[in-house]
Amino acid sequence: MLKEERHRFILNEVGIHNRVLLTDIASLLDVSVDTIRRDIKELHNSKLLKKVHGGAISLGFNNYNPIGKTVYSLEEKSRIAEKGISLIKEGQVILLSGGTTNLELAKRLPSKFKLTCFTPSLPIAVQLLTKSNIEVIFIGGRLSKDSQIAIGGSAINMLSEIKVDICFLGTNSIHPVEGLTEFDWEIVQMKKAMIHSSRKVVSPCISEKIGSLQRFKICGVEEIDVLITELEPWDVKLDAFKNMNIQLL
Amino acid sequence: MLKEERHRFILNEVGIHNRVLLTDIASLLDVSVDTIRRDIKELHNSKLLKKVHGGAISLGFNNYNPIGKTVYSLEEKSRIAEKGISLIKEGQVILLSGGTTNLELAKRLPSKFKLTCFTPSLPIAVQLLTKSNIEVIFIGGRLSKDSQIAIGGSAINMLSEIKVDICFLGTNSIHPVEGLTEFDWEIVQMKKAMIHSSRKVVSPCISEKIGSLQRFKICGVEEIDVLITELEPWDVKLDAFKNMNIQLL
DNA sequence: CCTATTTTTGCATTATATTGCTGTAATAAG
DNA sequence: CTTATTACAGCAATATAATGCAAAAATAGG
Repeated sequence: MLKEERHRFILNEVGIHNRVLLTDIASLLDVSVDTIRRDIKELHNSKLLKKVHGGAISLGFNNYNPIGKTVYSLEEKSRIAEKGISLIKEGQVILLSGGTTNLELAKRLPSKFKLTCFTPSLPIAVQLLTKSNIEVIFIGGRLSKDSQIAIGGSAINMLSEIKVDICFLGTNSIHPVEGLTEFDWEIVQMKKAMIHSSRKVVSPCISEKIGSLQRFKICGVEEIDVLITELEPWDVKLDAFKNMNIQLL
Repeated sequence: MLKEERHRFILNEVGIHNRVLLTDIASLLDVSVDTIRRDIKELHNSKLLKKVHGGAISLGFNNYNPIGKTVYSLEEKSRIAEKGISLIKEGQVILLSGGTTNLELAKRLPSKFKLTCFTPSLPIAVQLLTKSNIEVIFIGGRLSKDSQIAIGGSAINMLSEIKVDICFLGTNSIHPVEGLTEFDWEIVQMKKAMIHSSRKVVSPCISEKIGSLQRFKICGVEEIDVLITELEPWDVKLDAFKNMNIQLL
C-alpha cells in the first residue's frame, strides 16, 4: 500500500469520525503502528489534522479552542491580502472563495466605500457581517465540515445566476503546466462555477503552493488574470508564469 | 478516548450549560475524577474555561452579571430548547429559523443520531458545523446585519425547493387573535416561506412574547402546530390558545 | 537488466505521557 | 467546630513516543 493511499485513508477517517486511534488505523491497514505514527506526523506538519497522544484529531473547528490555528504565514498572507484589496474599486461586486488567505483579505476590506460581496465561506461571511459598508450575500448550500464552505448543486446553481467584477480564488495548488488543482472534488466544482461567474479572476497564493499538484483539476493557468504572491518578481519559481498572460503582483 | 476529545467535550458542555461538575463529566465519560480534574486544569491554564471548586464554569459567565436577566431567560430558553429537541426523531430533516432560542436548540441537538438541518442563520450554521452527525445546509441569500440571517428572493427561492419534517420558527410576537407578527418585512417573507416548506411548524416562544404584537403579520395562529413555552399549562396567558388546534408544551 | 542510492518500513530500546489509586491537606457547608 | 467533599502530590502500571538500526522496497543511472 502506498504512503499516499494511507494518508488519504487517514484523512478520510478523520473527516468522518473527527478522530482516529493510532492502533485502529494500524490494524485496519495492516501496517505497523510506527508507520502510521510517521504518517500522522507528516499530515500534522502539513496542517491537515492534529496529532495528539494516541492518535489524531480533526482540525475541525470547535468554537472554543483555537487549537493549532497558529497561522504560520500570517505575515505573508497579510501582505498578499493588502495587494488583493488594492485591486478593488468603489461599488464593485466581488466574490470570495474560502481559505485563510481570503479570510485575511475579508478582514482588511476597506470601510471607506460600499461593496457587495458574495461568498460561500462561513467564516468569511461572519467576518464581513461586522462591516457596515459591505453588503454580504451568502452562497447557500450543503456545508462542508472541514473547509466550512457551501458546496453542492444548490450552491453551484446560485453561482450560475451571478456575474461579479472580481473573484478572489483561494488556491491550494497552482502549477505552470497543470494549472489549478484541488484535493476535493466538490470544491473543484465550486471553484469552476466561481470562475465562470467572474469577469476577472485573482488568485492570492502563498509561494509554498506554487508548483504543487493535487488530484483534480480546476482550470488551466490561462483562466487566471492576476496571480498575487509574496515572492519577489525575479524569483525563479515565477519564471514559468512569465510568458503567460498573467499579471504578477 | 483521547485526551483532546475529552477537552472538546468539556468545553462543549461548558459552552452549553455555563458550568460543569467534575463528577458529572467523569461519569459521563467513564474516567476517573482525577483525569477530569487534570483536564480542567489544563483548559484553565489555556484560558478556555475557569476552574472552580468542584468543576468549571465558562469564562464569560461572571461577566454576565449576578442579578442577570440574561441568565434568567437563558435558563428558560434552555428548557424550551430541550422540549423542542424531544420532538425530533432520528434521520429527520429540520429547519431552524434564526433567534437565540433556536440557537440554544441548535447547541443541544443530540449527537446520537443523524440529522439534516437547514437554516438561514449564520450563528446557527456555525454552531451546527461542530457536530459531525448533522448535515448542515445553509439557505443562502443577502445577509441581514442585525438578525444575521439570509433574506431576500434568493433565500426564499431556495426555501421553495425544500420540504422538511419540522420547522422551528423563532417567534418575536404571538397573539391569539392576530397570530404571528414581525417588525421586519423581509423576515416576514422568510418566515412565510419557511412555514410553507414544512410539514410541521413548532414555535418555541418564551412567555414575554406571548400576546405581543408587531407591525407585519406572518400568519395566523392556526398555522402553528406546536407552541412551546416555559409557562405552566394552567397559566392564564395560554387560555386563549387552548381551544385552537395547537399542542402546548 | 543490473547495481548503487535513497526511501520506506518494522523492530528493539529507551524515554515520556497518561491514568487511576493512595493518603493527606484544603475547602465548603451546616 | 465538625463533617463531607474536593484538591493535590506522589507513585506505579500501562500506553504511547522517539530514536537508531537493519532489511526491504522503490528509484535512478548506466
